[in-house]
Amino acid sequence: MSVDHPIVSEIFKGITFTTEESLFILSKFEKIILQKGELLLHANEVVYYQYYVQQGCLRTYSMDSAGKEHTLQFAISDWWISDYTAFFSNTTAIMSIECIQEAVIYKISKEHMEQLFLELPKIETFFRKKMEKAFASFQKRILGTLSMSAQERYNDFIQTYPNIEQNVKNYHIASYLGITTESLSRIRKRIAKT
Amino acid sequence: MSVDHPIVSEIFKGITFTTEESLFILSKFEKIILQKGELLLHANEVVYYQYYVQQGCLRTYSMDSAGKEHTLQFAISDWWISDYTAFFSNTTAIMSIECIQEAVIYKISKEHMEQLFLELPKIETFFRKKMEKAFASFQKRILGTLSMSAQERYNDFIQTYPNIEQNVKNYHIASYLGITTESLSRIRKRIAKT
DNA sequence: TCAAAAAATTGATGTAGGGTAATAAATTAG
DNA sequence: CTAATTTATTACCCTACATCAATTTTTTGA
Repeated sequence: MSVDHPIVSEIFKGITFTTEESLFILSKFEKIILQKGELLLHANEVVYYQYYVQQGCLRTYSMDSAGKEHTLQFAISDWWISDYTAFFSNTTAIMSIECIQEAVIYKISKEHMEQLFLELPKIETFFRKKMEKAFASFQKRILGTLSMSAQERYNDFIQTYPNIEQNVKNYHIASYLGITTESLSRIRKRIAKT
Repeated sequence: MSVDHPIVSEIFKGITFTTEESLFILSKFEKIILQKGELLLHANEVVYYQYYVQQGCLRTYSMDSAGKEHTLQFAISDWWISDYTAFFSNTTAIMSIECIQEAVIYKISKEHMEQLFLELPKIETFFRKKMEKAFASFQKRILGTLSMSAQERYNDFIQTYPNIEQNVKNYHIASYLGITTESLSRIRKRIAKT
């Protein structure tokens, strides 16, 4: 038990570490406080870190050639966030990460992750399982965009992520759903009438 | 070197195994031959396996409430395929997998995978990296549906997957892009004029 | 607490892609 | 090699969502 470092057992909930292991893990992370509006990651920069969100709310978005923003993902308490495409392949980010609500973040570099994987295979297993879940939810999202109308996707979103809905602006939700704010507004009106 | 079991080094390209390891791995897989039109996996069944495609072409699709099919993914030589949401979480499939071109498949169960992971950590690493790539490509696809028109997505598809395009019908591509065959036909006509 | 800025709504109109149906082209099977 | 079937194309009209342009509502900060 490592009562000493509650953040480690918070991040890796479900895994038990010795005090030494816990200290070792802790040494690989760095804490960051972000204010609303600040960017955690800028498009076109090389991505060295992935980020554990302890508190607050962030979003990953990219800008298309027409200058329009598209929200790929939100992250609230206990979620991980990064530009994973860039992080995994050591390339530059195509996305930026913006803080939407004041946040407490723990970042870890790819090198430190690899060290953890080597020393503590259970951490690699932990991340593999995280990946599996994230993969499944992306798959669900793709199927959603293929088969559902904007209104259905909106309903699905607020049911699936009630905690996120409270934290974000409607125009963020619209850019996540792939519609305009105006369309979302009309959808909300239609739903309210029912 | 395990010249004895070329399929093992084909599946796990880049990893070196002893002959014992190679035999051990081989024992976990089972070969399947599929004819065009056959289903490898049926919606509503529990998913015990994931499948390595040595040859041929398959697609994962789901049926929406209106009875329309949506293609989530294609798989050709050297790709893995399954209903991963169901496979990872031990639930029933929402998707089916159909053979599009006569295929040679090697299947492995989740239990066997876990055994491999325990015995050979490098296999777990291999799959973690596969997941990372798949994750990144799904992310790219979501961004694509958010930011590109059907025509742009079609162009992107044929450029990114020229080997797949040759194997599949246009209506499969349409259901992958989230449009009707009629719309795809119009898009192709427009492109041909240029 | 109130002005300024940000966010959301509404209306009018435009457009990409959908639905239906008929036809043409390509593939398959006998 | 031809008939049957599957796949792709085209034409016509329709709908979901976009775009543009005002407002209105909510939030923010001095």
